[in-house]
Amino acid sequence: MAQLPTVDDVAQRAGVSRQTVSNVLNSPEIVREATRLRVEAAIAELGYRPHASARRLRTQQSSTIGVRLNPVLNGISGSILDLYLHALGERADERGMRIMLFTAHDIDDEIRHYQELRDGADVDAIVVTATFYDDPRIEWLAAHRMPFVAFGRPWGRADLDDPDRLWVDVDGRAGTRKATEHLVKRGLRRIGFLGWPLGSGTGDDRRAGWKEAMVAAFGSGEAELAELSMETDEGVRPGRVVIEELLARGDAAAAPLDALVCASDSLALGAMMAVREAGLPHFPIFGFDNTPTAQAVGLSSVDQRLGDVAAGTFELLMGATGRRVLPHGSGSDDDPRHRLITPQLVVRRSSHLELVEEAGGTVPGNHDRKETS
Amino acid sequence: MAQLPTVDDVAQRAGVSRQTVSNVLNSPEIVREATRLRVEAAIAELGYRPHASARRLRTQQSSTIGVRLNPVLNGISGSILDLYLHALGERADERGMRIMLFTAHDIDDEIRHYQELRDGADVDAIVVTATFYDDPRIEWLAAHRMPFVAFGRPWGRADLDDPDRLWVDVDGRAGTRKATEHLVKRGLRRIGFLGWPLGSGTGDDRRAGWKEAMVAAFGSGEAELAELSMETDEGVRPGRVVIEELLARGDAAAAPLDALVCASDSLALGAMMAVREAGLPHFPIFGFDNTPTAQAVGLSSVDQRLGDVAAGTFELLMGATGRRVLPHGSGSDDDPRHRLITPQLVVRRSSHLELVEEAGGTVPGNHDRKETS
DNA sequence: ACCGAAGATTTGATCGTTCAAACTTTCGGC
DNA sequence: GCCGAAAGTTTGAACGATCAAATCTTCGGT
Repeated sequence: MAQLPTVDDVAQRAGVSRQTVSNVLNSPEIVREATRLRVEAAIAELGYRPHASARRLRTQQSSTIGVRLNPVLNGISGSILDLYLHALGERADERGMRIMLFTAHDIDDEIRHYQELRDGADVDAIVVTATFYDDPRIEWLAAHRMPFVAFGRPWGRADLDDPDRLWVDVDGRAGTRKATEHLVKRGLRRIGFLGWPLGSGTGDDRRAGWKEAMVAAFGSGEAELAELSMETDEGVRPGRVVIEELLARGDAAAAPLDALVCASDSLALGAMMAVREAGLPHFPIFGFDNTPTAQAVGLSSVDQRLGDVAAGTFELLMGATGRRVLPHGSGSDDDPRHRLITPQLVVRRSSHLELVEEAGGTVPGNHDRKETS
Repeated sequence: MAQLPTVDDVAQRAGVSRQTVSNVLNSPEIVREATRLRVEAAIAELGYRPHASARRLRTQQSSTIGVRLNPVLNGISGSILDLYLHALGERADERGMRIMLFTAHDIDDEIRHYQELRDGADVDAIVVTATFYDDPRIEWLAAHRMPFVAFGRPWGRADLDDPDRLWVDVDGRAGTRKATEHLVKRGLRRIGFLGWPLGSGTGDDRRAGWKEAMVAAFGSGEAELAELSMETDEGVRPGRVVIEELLARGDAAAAPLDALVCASDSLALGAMMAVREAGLPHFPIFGFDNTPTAQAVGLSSVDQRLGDVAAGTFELLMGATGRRVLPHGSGSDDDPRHRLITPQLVVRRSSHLELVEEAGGTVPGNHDRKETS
């Protein structure tokens, strides 16, 4: 394999010194135009590219951020990390950053990796995903003054505004509210909510959005809300079971539902299977996350706008346009330490009554519609 | 942020020289035991870790492999890359390697990234996924003598054994054959196959497995096979449409099916939805890929054993136990340049007749069963 | 024509590690 | 107790880039 050219090769070719070549690359504005052009020509001719490791050694910056690839926990929603990662990759590219992936078996193992990546100067910052109540990872990163951004609010903590904890998150409440309002606008009245047991920040937040919309639209009281609200564990099967049982109870005690908003696509998919097998193919259902599966089966959902989340992640880490990671604990007061992204409805056949007729017929391509905020 | 300790710090602490510390790390067997223990103690006390970039600069090895994170193309099967990535991460960890992720908009963009990663000495090797007929990426990598492994055979080329093209793949034919045999053993006779249009290497391979099993079991002739074989594009919707139309034709021309083997979980999911809505909840169906979605909805499938695929990837790249990437075109003759992994059946409710009764009732947890090869 | 300041370019040192060669110690054999 | 080989350790150089300071140019003002 032919040796790769170095700054010295370029310098010799262009008849200048090492440093001038370096300047052309890093601060072209201080180099005289004529010289710059000559150097750029030499760079092009030789196909020169700076040696990443050499640069990192000298500048003490890896220009790399670390992200853990979580094992796919629940069947469907796992893939949102995928989409986020992809968006992160694109933003990283724009800023001359790279993404280093690692896997861990549990939280302690994840922290061990942080330590390794930090001590080896492998990464400049960490992106933490799937945060939870009193997350020890956040504590560790803050304690070790390692730059990081969390995807997910520090739920249950009063430190939402702690300047040392940067976070990006999706406004789940706004998402379920929008979904509910959409159904209200379609003339539906008894709109149920299928979510997770109380206590998860994200789950409670999503339930709150539905509640808000119901109160605003119909002035629903606690009793009615309780009747319309269901809880179960995450997953397709649990969602399906809940709805099957609901339908089995028939017209007895429970008043019938007109539509359903769910806390996840998994639950929604379960519900969808239940209502379809019960012979109600047009029952309107909203999922949450806009996973590939939702798209595949034509399930209306709430899109998290992961592109915006990724952009927010880099803004927090590197400033609006910066090319280097800001040190931990910096950041001016006028720049908030977090980003809350408003999600977007994606209306598909599962809730879009007019389109339902097409469902069984010919395939009209992808009829997804995005509602503008 | 306190300065990280360096070899010199450790050396001073242990009363030895730089190089001895380096030796303790890289070739401990040449260091006297007493010295080694002293140095190891110093390392532990200071919490020293070698600076990754410095090491990479000196050794001219990045100890990093690059993988493109493909945009999630089709709804469901996209997530197999996820599982593969995760498995790669674990194997990488064992070998002291890291994984660098990048995104690209198309094949040319992907090659541009290869070039960048190569010229910047960012990665030692590339893992290419989702290979296709006459893949230009493979050509580029081979031409530039860049070490790489492809996940996917070089379909349609006569160079399956070209020593310069390393590949790992899953024996799809064996997978569909197993699935078909499983159904045969259950006493089913008219087992259909739902796959993609002819011409895709992977798709043809999977169809061949089904065909083999049918011929072996029943001596099926071309006419019968043609009758039982269906083709459509990848996706949930196409799969569903095909089966809906089949069911709509009713008892007319087409003889009924007893069971179905599909080329992907997406197709299988579509088929599953169609038969269920047609009131045939117990119709046996096999998917392929064992995606999280299949698991979530209880669809029997063929597991690609991505852990083994990942292990094979590293074996080809670095040898059985090596800690560095082998140069392009090396590798002894007795070590084959590829790995063909035999997949594994995962039998779930969708094909497991005895369990079907449970389907509508209480939730018995995850009853997946792996068949031993 | 000279001076000083600003602009442009070059030189020497350095980041933290490992390689290669030089040097020192250990140890078996006579 | 001496010698030579083997084992163990140290020293100087290098990997390829950038930083900091030094040097050389340009140019306006008097």
